[in-house]
Amino acid sequence: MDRLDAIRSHLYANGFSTIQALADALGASLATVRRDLQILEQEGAIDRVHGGARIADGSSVEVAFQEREKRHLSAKRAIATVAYDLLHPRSAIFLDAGTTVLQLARLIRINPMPLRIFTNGLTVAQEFLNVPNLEVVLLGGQLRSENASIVGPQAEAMLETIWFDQLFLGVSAVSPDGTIYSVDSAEASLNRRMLTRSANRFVLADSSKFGTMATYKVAPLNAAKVITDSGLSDQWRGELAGLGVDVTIADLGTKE
Amino acid sequence: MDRLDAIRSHLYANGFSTIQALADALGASLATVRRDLQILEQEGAIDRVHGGARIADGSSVEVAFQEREKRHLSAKRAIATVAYDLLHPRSAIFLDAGTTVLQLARLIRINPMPLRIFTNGLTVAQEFLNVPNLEVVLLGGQLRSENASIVGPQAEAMLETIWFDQLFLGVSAVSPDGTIYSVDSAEASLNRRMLTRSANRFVLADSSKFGTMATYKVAPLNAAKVITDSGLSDQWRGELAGLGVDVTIADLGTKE
DNA sequence: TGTTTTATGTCCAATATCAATCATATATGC
DNA sequence: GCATATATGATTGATATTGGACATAAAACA
Repeated sequence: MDRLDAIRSHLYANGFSTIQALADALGASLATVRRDLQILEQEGAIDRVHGGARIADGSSVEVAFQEREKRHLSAKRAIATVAYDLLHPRSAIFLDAGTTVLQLARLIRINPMPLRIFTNGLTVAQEFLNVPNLEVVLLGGQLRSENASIVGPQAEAMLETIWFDQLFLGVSAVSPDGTIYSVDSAEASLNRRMLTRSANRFVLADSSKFGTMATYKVAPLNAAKVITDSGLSDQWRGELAGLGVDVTIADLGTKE
Repeated sequence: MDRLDAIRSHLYANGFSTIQALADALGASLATVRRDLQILEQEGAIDRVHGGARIADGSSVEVAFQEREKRHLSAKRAIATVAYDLLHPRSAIFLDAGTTVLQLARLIRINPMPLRIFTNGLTVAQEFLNVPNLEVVLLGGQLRSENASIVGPQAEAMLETIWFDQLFLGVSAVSPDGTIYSVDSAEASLNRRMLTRSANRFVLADSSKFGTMATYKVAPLNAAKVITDSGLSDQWRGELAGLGVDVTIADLGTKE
């Protein structure tokens, strides 16, 4: 393994390292490490910062997913906060693999309560590592890279053996006629199955999702209660009321 | 959410951030961010470096696991390289959740070939996100925080429906009488099940594991072929020969 | 309301890092 | 084997970051 690979590997394993630490680990001088980092930076493999370097976004975890996670972040956090208040200790809940649901997972992590959590999201599961009083069960099946989720027939079969109190489902799009859509066929199928296995169903969707389309139909919106943010247009509020959908609006506040 | 939580959350989501970026994101001055980072550093939640801060080891992924990953790293890499050469394209393999096997996963990621990969390791699965020509299936079941693995009856049931060409098993310890031991009961049980579902079985164990004990018995060592490093003592080489175990020694070379 | 306490922002000297230059060691080509 | 090319390490002035001192604003308290 040449030195460039060693640096790549080191940064990949640690996420970040100081130049000094790299120099020590490789037995090379600071100047040499700096030069190597320049090369890796040009390749786009790493990002340099004063004093060190970090693995570039997309080398460790999926780019698009991380970007999506940041989009409408304050809305997602507001929605997650509302959802968090719906939880009660010792219940069994299912967390979908979406970015909004990930914010809810993060809230649970920071402010834990005893729960049995089921999920098909690797990122969600990862969030709960070493959090006390949680029993976490991950669905088994095919790994879908786009959002680090588990899908496929094995996951669906495993779902059939589980029943939970609350489902928190993130969605790709809500069509103008009030139907939930997904970008992936396997994911849509699994989502449909989730909706049949829960006593209480919540769709977490920031207001930007309303009126957009994706490829695969999941279910009509009134199959679940909806939690969204205050950016929702009056028109949509009226429409949802007409559809008989139970909507909770999370207040965005003024600043993040 | 107060500013400290916002910083924690920001760093948790991004792994690393410059002080300037934090100040911009929070609408606070550099001095304020610095002071907050001091507090978080004292809490042990973050590590500071020149120009920024990163989430502390253990806040994002498990501490002990990361430490274990670094121990005997060069031996693990050498072993992984030998194992990699055993792979053939389009075959179905199972990768255990151990740290040595993780190095093999990393090799596959860096130098990909078409494979169907089964695993019970979240870290292993994560490694394969967005790697082309891989079909990755994760076992479902309970999340075990210590090494981010999936265990339990659901995982064992799912194993029964799968058959693979090669199994690569990492081990906690190999007792003086040549028995594989594990630190966890559920993990030991799952490992035993793995051994019955594969045509070819390989135990990946660096030489430091030999002659140590753990709590739960997995299987006799001759249930699999062994790949270890050149640090193995002559005494052990003799003993393994006596047990009829097929051993491959990975050369450590001179330097990492 | 006035006082005290706490939190935040600005300024600046001390310190650390950076990138360019030069010297040296190693590898390559003839 | 010698000359050239390349890679690495040390040095140094320029630049960026740091933490403390001080000033100001906001909050808590009497």
